[in-house]
Amino acid sequence: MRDPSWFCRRYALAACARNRPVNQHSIDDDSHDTHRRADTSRRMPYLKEQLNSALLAAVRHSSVAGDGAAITADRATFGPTKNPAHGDLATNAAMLVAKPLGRNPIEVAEALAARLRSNPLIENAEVAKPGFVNIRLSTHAYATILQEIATGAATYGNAAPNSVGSILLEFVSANPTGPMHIGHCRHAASGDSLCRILQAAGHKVAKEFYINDAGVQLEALGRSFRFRCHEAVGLVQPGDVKDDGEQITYQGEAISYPGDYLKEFAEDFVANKCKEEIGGLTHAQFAWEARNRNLAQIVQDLAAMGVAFDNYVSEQALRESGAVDRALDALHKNGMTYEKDGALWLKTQAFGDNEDRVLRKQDGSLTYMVPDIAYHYDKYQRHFDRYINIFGADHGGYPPRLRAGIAGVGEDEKKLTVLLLRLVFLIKNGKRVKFSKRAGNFVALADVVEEAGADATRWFMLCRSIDSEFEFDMDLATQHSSHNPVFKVQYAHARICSLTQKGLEQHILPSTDANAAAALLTAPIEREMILYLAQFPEMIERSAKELSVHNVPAYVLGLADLWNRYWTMAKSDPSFRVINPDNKALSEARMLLANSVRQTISNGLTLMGITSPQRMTREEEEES
RNA sequence: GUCCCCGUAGCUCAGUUGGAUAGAGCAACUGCCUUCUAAGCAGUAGGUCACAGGUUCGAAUCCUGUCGGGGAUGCCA
Repeated sequence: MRDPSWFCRRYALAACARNRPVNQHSIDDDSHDTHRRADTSRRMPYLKEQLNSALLAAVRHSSVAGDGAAITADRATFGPTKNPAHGDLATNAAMLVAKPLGRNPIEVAEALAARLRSNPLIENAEVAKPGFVNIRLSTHAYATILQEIATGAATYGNAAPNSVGSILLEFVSANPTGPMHIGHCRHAASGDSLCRILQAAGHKVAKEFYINDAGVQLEALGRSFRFRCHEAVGLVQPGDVKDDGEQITYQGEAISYPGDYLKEFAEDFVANKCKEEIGGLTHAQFAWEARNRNLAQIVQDLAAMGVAFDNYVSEQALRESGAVDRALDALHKNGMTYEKDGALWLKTQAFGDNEDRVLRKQDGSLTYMVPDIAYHYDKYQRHFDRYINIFGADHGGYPPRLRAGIAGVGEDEKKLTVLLLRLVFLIKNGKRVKFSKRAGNFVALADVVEEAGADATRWFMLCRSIDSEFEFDMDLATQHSSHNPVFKVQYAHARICSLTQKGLEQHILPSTDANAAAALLTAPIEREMILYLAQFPEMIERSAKELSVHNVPAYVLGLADLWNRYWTMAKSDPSFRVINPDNKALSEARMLLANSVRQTISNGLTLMGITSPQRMTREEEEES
């Protein structure tokens, strides 16, 4: 039995269930400085960064642009081309600078191209119609990409650890009043993956779960659990219980949480206790017992999908520490409050709210906002550079109030970013599954994970932009033997592992000479793949910047597609086989490419918290 | 009423912060397993990017307006 105080300890470090990268720091250490550390030099810039620097230099130094080139580093970049005729990469930089300079874009492009041609990474640079500069990369550039992946291995695509800024990421924070549902599932997958992405992008991130274990909600939980325990030991008298179909009451008290899970907890709880012992317990004791059991279940469910938090912060503990009073004092001191109609108000209108909000009601009790402000005050006192919260979209009215509260206690509310995650619907047998809490037929997170598996669940939860609702298709997610994107990607990975094994047997190892290998990897599909691999770091960077998670599955699926296409080409044309006994040098070069693809797929899956299996067999088909 | 999000293939959704011929998955149709894993691949079909204006070399993307869907606007949490 778990120590009930376990969750009450603030900042208790949770056991980490799975391969969580980078984040080895302790929250309480003194290293969360607010300035950037200049240790990005520990890593060579990725190819694309080198090219973009060269482009920026060309823009700055070419005489056409002059000193005052009105262009930022962000905008002068190379992007992929859709049409192979346009080369490997293209930039629109000339068109961007031509306008403010009043110059002809073609002329500017010519000047840029001339300068870029001297770069050893660039084979050729050409100017196209409106003012594009299309470049073709040198063999050396391709070698550079392969070398970056071989050197970086599991860290390929990552920025230098802890090189950017620290972030406190709060998500899920499910109420400890019952099991988590499918909506929490999306929150858990998105938050955990966002954490991995931010870490990969060089941030120091702590994942935090806020436990709403105080106030009226907990009291309601206590009443419900008390009823179930009384029921379990036979303390319920006839006439104590009323059920009108809408609402159950026990001894005149509403039972807000009628779900079966409390019955199960109650039976377990009373097992070794006598009737008198149960009858002597207070509401608060029942509440805390139920809270601990619900929380343990939540942690267990999260663990089943591979999600663990660095900190669990208890609202109750926060209240006991006096944090709520301190927050209120700070709000008063900063003149953010006023009395009206017998209540205490917070000036939230300055932060986009329609009207000011009440902090303390006429009856003297506090609204839920106050502890939340206190909690964020507490967060800020831990001195992170940024604070990110993932809330459900139904909390859309909340961020302005929170901002007002944060500013009100004297902190910088601009450091807070709130992501509103939209709803998820479960599709089963082609139809939306409706759920209602009252009927108890809501879709439990644990059931989804059990049925679809953690990998497939996470994949689908991540593959949509957080601003859009999406339908989780259980019929598709559980298809192990058909066209299921997550298995397709894992399959590509497993295939390469199998190939690597085959290579070992025949003494074909990945080439260690990237330049020699790149010179042999000249087929269009091979070049396309290497180019695609080079986009991995920028994909991470962009995802971190936009705080989005759905680019990762899209990227990794695209890579798997490329590999599968390459693989199948060898069916009709054996010269495309990786292992070619007649040409050891080519075999080793292709093995290097194969390993680069495998590594990058694996790194991408890791960002999603999805496993990269070494083997996949079709035996599962026989189960059904 | 005000604010936010969404509207793109039959369905679910991407679209790299304004770029060249708008994509993926699923569903449909046609092919491909003697040889490194067919959970794969190739091909076909599928579109007035809700609508109307505007900004410019160039708009699915930015601005304005309209229509449609969802959410937020409690002295609830």
